[in-house]
Amino acid sequence: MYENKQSQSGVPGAQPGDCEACDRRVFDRVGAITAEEQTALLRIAHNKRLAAGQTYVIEGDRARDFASVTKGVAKMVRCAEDGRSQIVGLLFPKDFVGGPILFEASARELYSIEAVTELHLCLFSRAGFRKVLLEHPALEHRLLNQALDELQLAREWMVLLGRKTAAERVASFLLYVGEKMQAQPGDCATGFDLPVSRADIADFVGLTVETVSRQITKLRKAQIIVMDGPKHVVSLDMARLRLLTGF
Amino acid sequence: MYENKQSQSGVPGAQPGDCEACDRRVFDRVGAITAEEQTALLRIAHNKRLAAGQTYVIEGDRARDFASVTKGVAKMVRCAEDGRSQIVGLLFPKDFVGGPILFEASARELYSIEAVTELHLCLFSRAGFRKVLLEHPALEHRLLNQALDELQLAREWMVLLGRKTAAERVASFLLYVGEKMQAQPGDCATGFDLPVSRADIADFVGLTVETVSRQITKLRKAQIIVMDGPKHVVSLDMARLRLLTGF
DNA sequence: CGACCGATTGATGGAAATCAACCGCTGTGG
DNA sequence: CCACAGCGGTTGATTTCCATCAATCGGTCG
Repeated sequence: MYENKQSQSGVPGAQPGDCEACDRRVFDRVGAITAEEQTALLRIAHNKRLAAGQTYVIEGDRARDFASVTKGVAKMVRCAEDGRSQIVGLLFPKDFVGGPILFEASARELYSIEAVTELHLCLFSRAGFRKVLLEHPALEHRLLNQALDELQLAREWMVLLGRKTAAERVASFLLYVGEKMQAQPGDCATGFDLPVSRADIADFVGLTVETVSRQITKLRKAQIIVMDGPKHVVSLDMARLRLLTGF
Repeated sequence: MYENKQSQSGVPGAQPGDCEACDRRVFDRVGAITAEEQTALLRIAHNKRLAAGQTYVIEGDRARDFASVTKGVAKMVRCAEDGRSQIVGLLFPKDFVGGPILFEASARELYSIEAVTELHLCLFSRAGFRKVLLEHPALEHRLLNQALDELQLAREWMVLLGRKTAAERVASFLLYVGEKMQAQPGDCATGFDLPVSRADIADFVGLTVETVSRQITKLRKAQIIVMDGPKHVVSLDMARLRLLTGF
């Protein structure tokens, strides 16, 4: 559970073959980046792959590497002993992993991180990444911008979890994932696969599997979403969904 | 409601008399700062004061100055037309105001900000602050650290709002405020005043006034907190409260 | 084929919301 | 000076939305 030998291909040093596309993604997220900064980061990058369902870190563990998602989707979860659990964020390609503990010397992980689909990560040792940051202060500006984006999302989700009804929560979730999942944002989404299970949706929007299922059924019957199997969304009427998100 | 003439004393340029203590606070928050950075910031600082209950910005408005709280407590609120509202954060002295929109050109405020107690702010024009940031990149590092702290708090609150029971929410809130309100953190808090009303507590922890009131009564009867009037906490048994916070 | 897992649907229960009354305090004006 | 309106807080009665419990369905894999 803790460590996975199986599908891990992390080796010291960057692997140009693997990294060619990967790093470009990291840098996209970081922002337009100079060639100099790029090579500085490349020099300390490692790769890691996890199969769907595998755990990357467990809350309470000593903090691991700083990382960036290059492919797939991961979830950040806080679990209680009694079975309750809450997802505090989904991680998509280009997202950073481990931001909140980047600068703390002896930090512990605050949340478990699990691969939801097959997951590719680009790892940087925390010390190494901090060193590159010192030499390239412009990088920090881009980190700040991402942190501010995540803060904004977390606060929107506080509104959802604190005040929205079950119907509003599911509508909001579908809009959120719909926009993340498609290349070009349009008013009526093209088809896509839900990356997560009903249980994960429930843990993200603070409901139970059963209520999530019932709400999705309602949306299907109202023709606001069209689905082909429990995970594949054929189309999604964003305009009508937006009316249902509450506030 | 929108703009307040009354207790506002903002004038162009820094006011050394007023700022002496104020700026030190801002800089504490930002981190140990060089004399050079200090004067750079001082040069663009303004002051503003609001009485309890007054509104500083309204969600949807064109984004205002970047600011820092120097005295008092403010709340960030999202309101729905139907009366529902959710507080997404309390702002205490040394906290920054307007982080999420610092870098966006034509940004709109995402939340209303209202003074909960008498409130003193130290304002920086967004353009001016950005310019100082460019000249003093170390400042950005400190901004990043605060953003990461706020992100951590927001995610903890997602867990609270998504999964905790009413009792756990109120216990968590009291611990949070208790630690913010006292000078030196101890295991059994010294007395302090709750800065916010029951309605504000309810909007922060996603409950109603009535349930908040009932939970506080329960804690009083169990002797876990001792109160003298609805706002003044005489003592607060942090150890026992922590057992009630859930996770 | 049958076990298993995720998803759906139905029946029931419970925690918190809602509705309602009341208390104590403050400020105000007759 | 007191009456009373207004407001924040507390307490009680009732309702409701969602959780819980339970059964079934469909797909996948050994």
